Amino acid sequence: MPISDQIPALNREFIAHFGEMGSKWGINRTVGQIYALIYVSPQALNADEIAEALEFSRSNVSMGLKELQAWRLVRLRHQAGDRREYFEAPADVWEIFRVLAEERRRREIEPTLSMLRSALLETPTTDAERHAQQRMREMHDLIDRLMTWFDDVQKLAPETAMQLMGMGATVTKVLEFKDRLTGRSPKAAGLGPKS
Amino acid sequence: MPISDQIPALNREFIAHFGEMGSKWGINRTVGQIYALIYVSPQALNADEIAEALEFSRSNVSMGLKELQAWRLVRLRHQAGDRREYFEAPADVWEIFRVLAEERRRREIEPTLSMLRSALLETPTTDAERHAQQRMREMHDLIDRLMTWFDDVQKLAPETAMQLMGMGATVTKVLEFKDRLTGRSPKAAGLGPKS
DNA sequence: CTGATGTTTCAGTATTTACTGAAAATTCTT
DNA sequence: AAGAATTTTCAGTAAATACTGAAACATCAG
Repeated sequence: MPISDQIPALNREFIAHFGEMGSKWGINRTVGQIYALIYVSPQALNADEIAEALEFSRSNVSMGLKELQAWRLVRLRHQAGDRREYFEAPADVWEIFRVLAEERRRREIEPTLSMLRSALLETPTTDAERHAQQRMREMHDLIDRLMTWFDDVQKLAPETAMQLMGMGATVTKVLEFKDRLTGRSPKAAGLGPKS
Repeated sequence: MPISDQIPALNREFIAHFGEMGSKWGINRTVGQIYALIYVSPQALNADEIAEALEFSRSNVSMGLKELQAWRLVRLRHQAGDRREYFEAPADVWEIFRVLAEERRRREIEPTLSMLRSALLETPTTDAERHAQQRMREMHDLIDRLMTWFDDVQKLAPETAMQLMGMGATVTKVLEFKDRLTGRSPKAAGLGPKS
């Protein structure tokens, strides 16, 4: 029974959207749809159910699930008295975000960071190389800073992190408090002398 | 004259890496290499110089530059007494990050947010739809929150934002100050009543 | 151990995406 | 306006990626 016959209209749109966005997100269309289907499903699904609902070949579903597991976006679960493997998405969206961010970092950022690190160890011999290395250092330092900071936020419990988000527009105010406490004026933060 | 003859070894590695990562970042190999070349170049480059250095066809470079301009990662500049268009990357890495984040948001997040918004306006008719809609709401709310918060950080001047990053591990401490000032206990933050 | 059930691999094919060269369009100079 | 310099478009081709069906592999029950 194809997707259009058993999946509610609301879910269908969601699944189709994830399929279309897939390529922009660095996963392919079918993987995106499989994830979307699992994400909105009230219970865990097995590979055959997915293949039938989405009208994909069984092997395509198998590969898609393998990729989603590599991304740690779905988790495997067994049901009593059933040999088949069932898949579900974590219930906590914050955890999903955290995992996604971690994986993207590992795949899309760390390799670049390590390439930059080794480039910075080289001794430049020409002006061109000196300039290039300086640019690489700037890129490295920014990424490194962002990652360190992100690590810290990521270590927070979900509620605390959510609270940090929830602070919204007050973020500058918080900085002012921090400035006050460390004895700096907000405008000269990080530059001026302690007063 | 091909890349290997005129580009220093240091730069070559950088360019090659950007080519390889390109696909993971949602741009293609040649676009990645063109950007890398421009990024480390001490002066603005024209399309012919790029095509020659990287050994790409002139039309490929033209398309690549068009895409980089659409991403706002390179800017066009004219040199006195020369009709050709020269391209350069912004000097400030923080600005590069800001632009990149903005574009990714616009392309990869906003469409989903708006799909979710319209899905949340529907009235679910079955239990399945009700559950799915609830999941969509959770996703929507998280993304919305992250975006609002990111907006706020993005509005900060580079130094202030950098300072926020630099705070690193002190982020929880800042939250405690905020709690103190708003009269909440850290543990019950966002949930308990004001005391 | 054997057969039943379920999952993965993989070679071949289809589809999508990237790249090129040639032609068209645009912009500037005289 | 003619012509030179430069950029863009686009149809065709090449390359990469995704998808399928069939076969191999694995696991479990009896």
